Amino acid sequence: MKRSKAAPLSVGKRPLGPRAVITRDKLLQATAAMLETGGLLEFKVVDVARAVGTSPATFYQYFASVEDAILELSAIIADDLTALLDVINKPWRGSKSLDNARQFVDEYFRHYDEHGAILRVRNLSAQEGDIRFRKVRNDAMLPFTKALAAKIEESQEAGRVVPEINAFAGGGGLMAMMERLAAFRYEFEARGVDRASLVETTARMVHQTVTGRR
Amino acid sequence: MKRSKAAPLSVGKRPLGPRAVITRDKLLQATAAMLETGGLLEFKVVDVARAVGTSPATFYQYFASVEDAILELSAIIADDLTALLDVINKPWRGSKSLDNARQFVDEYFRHYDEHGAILRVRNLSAQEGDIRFRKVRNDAMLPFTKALAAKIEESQEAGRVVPEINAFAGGGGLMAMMERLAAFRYEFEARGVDRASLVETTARMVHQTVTGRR
DNA sequence: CCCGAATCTGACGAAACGTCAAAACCTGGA
DNA sequence: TCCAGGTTTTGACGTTTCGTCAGATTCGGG
Repeated sequence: MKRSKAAPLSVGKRPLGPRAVITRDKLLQATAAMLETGGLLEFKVVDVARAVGTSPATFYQYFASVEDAILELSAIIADDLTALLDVINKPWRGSKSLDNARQFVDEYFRHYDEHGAILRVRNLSAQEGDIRFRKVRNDAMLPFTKALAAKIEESQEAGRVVPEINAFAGGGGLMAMMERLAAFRYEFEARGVDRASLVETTARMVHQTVTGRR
Repeated sequence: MKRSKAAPLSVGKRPLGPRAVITRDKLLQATAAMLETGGLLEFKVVDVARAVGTSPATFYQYFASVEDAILELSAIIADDLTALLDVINKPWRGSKSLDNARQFVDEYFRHYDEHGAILRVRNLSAQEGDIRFRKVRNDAMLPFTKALAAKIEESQEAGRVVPEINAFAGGGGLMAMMERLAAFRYEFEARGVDRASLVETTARMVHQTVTGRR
């Protein structure tokens, strides 16, 4: 059981003044940094406050809970990915299609490198059933899943992919694979599979599933 | 910074007596149950103690920290999966190979359904860099990754899979995909993709990647 | 330089952590 | 049956973090 109400954002609904915006932003940044450094279980709002040179009370001034702050960070970083949708939506024809897949995977890996700590917490919370995190994750992932599914359907209509595959599940599976490989990239590197090789392999699996071609 | 030393398991190294073993086990069970119910962030050892009808001090008698308890749970549930290795190591020939893939995926999904809460924490901690969790995860996953990789290599030698694919990365990618799809199964069901359909699609993607055949 | 609004924080009660010495509990032998 | 010795549990405690609130501080416009 946890006390929790909406962050006041000052009294009533008054929008934040400039000073407040800066403080709030610093707190968000520090929260992200803190997550990168230590794990979720070691996370202390006292530390975040200290890092910003402010007091815990200030943190709670702007966020009702740690989760809320991370939720907001999750929403923010989602923007970092939207440009990538164009890559999928290009036509995947001929020899260009493999390049598309490569670019797609490569960009996604970069995204994860940059925001892994937040994405991990987002995904954990989503899996644990927190509806707000599920929504923010879906908002980020669904467009990709759908775009890939649409491509898969095209290939099915052209007879290159068997109809037993559910296009939506296929798209989701590819996203799943990428997300996970990005997350465990270091395990692979420890075993001699470097980034380029991982990207190439992943890209080919995506390409194969999407186009039905080798 | 966190105080943390090995759980005493009573004084010195004396093995636990029968009563202690039971208590310890109850605590582990309750920990697992607690993780299923609420999220990691809501986890309180007080609750676990209460559930077992004992006191927090007793918990710390047997586990140096919550992580330690979850780590042990992670190691325990790994056994639940070992039988599945046989399925991969069977020959994947002809029409049987798709059945193998189906069985493999189906079993893995079951495993996740049963132990999802623990696996989530294990994976988060592993990704956050905790070396003990990385090890326990690797011990569980690596045999599968390697077995799949070996199959992929066979297919490469037979010329059915392109050599640009790194077999190990391919195996890891497949494991990644399964793990993730299992984790987000409910998102798919909410969108009309039922379990059977998800299994079928996943199995076909595995099959395709492993054998190079449709 | 003063005032009111905006922002911040000291101080606090509640809750959880993690430790330890002592209490409670066995069990087997007299 | 009772006792001794080891085993297991826990009450009680100092510490840390949480989350709140009233009041202090800061700031910009007049």
